[in-house]
Amino acid sequence: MQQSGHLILIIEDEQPIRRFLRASLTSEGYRLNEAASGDEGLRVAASYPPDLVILDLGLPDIDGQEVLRRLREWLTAPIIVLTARDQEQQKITALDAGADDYVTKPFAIGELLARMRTAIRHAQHVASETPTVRIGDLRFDLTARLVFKREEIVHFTPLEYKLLATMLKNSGKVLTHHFLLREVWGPEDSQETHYLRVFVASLRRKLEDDPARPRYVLTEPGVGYRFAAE
Amino acid sequence: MQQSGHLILIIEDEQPIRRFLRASLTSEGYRLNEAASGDEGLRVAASYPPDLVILDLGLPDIDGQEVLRRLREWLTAPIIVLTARDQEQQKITALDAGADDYVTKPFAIGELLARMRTAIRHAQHVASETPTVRIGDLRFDLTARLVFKREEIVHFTPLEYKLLATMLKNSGKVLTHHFLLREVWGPEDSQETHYLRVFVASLRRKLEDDPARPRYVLTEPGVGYRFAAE
DNA sequence: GACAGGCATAAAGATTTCGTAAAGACGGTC
DNA sequence: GACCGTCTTTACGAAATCTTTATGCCTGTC
Repeated sequence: MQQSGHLILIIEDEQPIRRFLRASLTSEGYRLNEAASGDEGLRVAASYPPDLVILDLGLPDIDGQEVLRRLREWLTAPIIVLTARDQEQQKITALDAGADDYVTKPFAIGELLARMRTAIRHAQHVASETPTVRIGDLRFDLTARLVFKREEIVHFTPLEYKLLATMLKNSGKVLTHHFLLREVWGPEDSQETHYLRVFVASLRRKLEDDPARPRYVLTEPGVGYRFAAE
Repeated sequence: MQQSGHLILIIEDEQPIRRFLRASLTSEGYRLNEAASGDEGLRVAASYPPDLVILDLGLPDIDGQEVLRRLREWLTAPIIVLTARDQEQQKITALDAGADDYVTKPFAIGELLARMRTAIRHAQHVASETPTVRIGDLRFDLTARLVFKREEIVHFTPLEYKLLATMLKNSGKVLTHHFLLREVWGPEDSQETHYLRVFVASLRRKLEDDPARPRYVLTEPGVGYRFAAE
């Protein structure tokens, strides 16, 4: 009655449950879309992107888990799955595949509504900011471990990324060869400065416009390297 | 009730514990963010960088240790991990991976609060500890090994910097040739006073407005040099 | 005013460090 | 077992730094 009119997609094959949810959610002020099968759910989600999905894992056509995976390929809205009480393993797999929360059938409508509110609130928060660090024309998404240059994704090997992350975490400071080697390669190889030289070279090849005249990965001759502060 | 309103992130899958922590911490005046899974924790941490993280190592989705590692790739705030009593090895691994402290479940809230206070106090201490020294229009950032003149970065070679740092550490005092040579070049070359002349010249060229009429690096004829006190 | 000693500065070797490409070794995958 | 991506190792030209040498300046003394 008071709600913001968020669009909820219900993917549920049992008609009684759908009817029950329809009554409860519309009276809370949500807008609704309903799908009676996984296939239909995917189509509807694509046509009318929902703010939240309620997905029953026990669907007749394709596996509920499969629907979940296919949704998560592009949908960032929260997904709450409904599971039968005796399907413990299912909900773990579902959370793994990107579900945000679960409710066990039979459920109290109050609990479901509460979880919906939390999920939507969270989604809005998380969506409001892309948690990224920007330096020049570079953008770092720390949680996803992605690096963009002029909004184009740049690929790094594990060690390259570790070195870059270490420099970024201490950006602005001069970092000695010894420190970087110890952080990235471990205490054993802290003398092998030639490792650094070849990896710094690859970082530059990928990050800099002119690797010979670096803007980000700067060398401090005789001491180490420094990542440009901003 | 008295607190500074530090933002705490709780990553904990068990709802009862979350509820318990929520009650205790908000009544202490902390602000809270909660995440019920590691994945969510990482997202929330990135969106709302916390002042402290409480991380349960026994999470359902990704391994708690993995969450810890991924957080530490970029987050500098203190992390306190919660471990089960019989998981001795876990907490050692966690501390190794960058956790700041641990609390064993079941825990007394008083102990947790005390450890939180310590961790936050320590973190602030370290953060505020940017030991920059200002002398005239110069600024020395010792941890970053950077020197600025009128907020413009000035580059020094290893020996130049070592000499400058030695003079700065003893600024105001008259330092003999012998002393400076021994500190910078070692006991072997403590007679080679011409080294000093050459390097003092480069320091002046980089630091002084008029190298012929130095303001910072002063000559004490027949004795040595002195770095201006302030 | 000539001279000596200490100092400042520039510039030419000598030495070390750095950047880069490319080859070899390694590990996982199909 | 061949392939791919990654890491390690090697080699060499380029760059930066350190050492050495040379020259000139300033000050004070005789």
